[in-house]
Amino acid sequence: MNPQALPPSRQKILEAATDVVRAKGYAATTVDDLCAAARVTKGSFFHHFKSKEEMVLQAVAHWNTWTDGVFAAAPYATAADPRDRVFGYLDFRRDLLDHTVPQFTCLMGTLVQETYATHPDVRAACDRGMSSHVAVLTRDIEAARLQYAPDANWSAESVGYFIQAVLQGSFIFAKAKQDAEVARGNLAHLRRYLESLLGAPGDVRTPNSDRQEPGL
Amino acid sequence: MNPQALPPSRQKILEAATDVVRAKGYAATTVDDLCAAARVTKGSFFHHFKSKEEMVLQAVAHWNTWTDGVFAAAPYATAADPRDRVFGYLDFRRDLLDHTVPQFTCLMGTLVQETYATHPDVRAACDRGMSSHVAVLTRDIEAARLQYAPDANWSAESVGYFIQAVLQGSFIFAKAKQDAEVARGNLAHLRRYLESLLGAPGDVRTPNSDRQEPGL
DNA sequence: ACGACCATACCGACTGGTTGGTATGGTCGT
DNA sequence: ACGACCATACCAACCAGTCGGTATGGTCGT
Repeated sequence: MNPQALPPSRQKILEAATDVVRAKGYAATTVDDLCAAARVTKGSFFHHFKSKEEMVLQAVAHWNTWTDGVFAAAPYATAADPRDRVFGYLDFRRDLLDHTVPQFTCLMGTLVQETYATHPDVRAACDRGMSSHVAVLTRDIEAARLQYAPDANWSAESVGYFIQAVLQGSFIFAKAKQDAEVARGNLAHLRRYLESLLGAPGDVRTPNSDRQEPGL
Repeated sequence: MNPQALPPSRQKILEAATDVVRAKGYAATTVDDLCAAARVTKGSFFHHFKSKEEMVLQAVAHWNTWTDGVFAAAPYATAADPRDRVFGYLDFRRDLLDHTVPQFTCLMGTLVQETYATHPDVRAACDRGMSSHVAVLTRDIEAARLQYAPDANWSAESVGYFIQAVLQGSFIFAKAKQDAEVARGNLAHLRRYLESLLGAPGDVRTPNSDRQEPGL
């Protein structure tokens, strides 16, 4: 039918990998775990992927196209005002916290922690993936900055990374506490901070966006 | 001599564990890795610890007493003004970023990511450790709040967690990029935010610390 | 002072189960 | 009949943990 549809086994393996790896980590996830979760045999696994590592690299790619789609299709993405898109993104992430911990956490944040020193290709893939997500966010932040804080001494990109760091750090606490409450509190602080940089959505102009600060 | 000194092998294993686990993660670290790094034999390892997991629990405890000591002995800890202690903490963490990635990252943040779903005791130990570190920080934040932002509608504890989340998230980016620049930028944003909550160190009173915000 | 006794620390070969990966053969659409 | 896809059996390497044993030093009865 669809010529670019992945073979079903391949697809199922990649999807199972995002769930299992986020729950158990990369090293602790065995190929048999994956096969069981995807209801696929080992022969099928190694037919589609020449190694566990190659599979996880493709899982990262698969994850990125999937999340890109989710955020692109989210309601906030079509807001006319870039500042509304930035705050819409924050609210969207906040609402995601209503799901279970393994569902709202980030595959790449989990992966990179345990592979950065031992699996260079995985590390690089996570770096690229996270940075490109920041880049998407940065475009909206930059547009909002030009409109609402043109003299600001902070860069849109540094704010993009800051937002992602708060999210990643919040995931760690959500895992530690098995509860998203801390993450919600963190997103509230983050929102308050962005309001101090860009003004709250609806404000005509923004306050203290030009406080002195060494270059970011 | 010292009756409570740990046997040297035990000590060496715990210290090796903090380094090796932070670099490779828990699951990927083998007992043989640890023994090699600590220059100890396997027999010795299992003489002191009845399992790998029991060892890592003790490594977390060891880590916590060690870091508690480091922060308690840091110069900022004796500042009279609590707000100076809070900003001193931030600067101290920023300066730590001059070391290598495996040196400034957090054992518990690394551990909890990959064990939260599979090793409940490890997860709980990390939760306790991180929360108690937040509690120490929270005391200074609360004192500073009473003095500089008594009407604030944010809780000191939520700010303590926010600070830690920014740090943990920054570590993830430092690992992904093998570089601490993003982390430095994040700490600069974090400082700017805390200045908006408490006023900059030296200010007599603080500005917008009472903006409306749902309870944290 | 001295030997019997014992606790602690340490050693490294070994084991049984697990793991990533392979070999080989079957099925099914075209 | 051919290749993409999938299944089963299998393997060698590796892993956490075990076990029998040595070294050292302290205690205590005599």
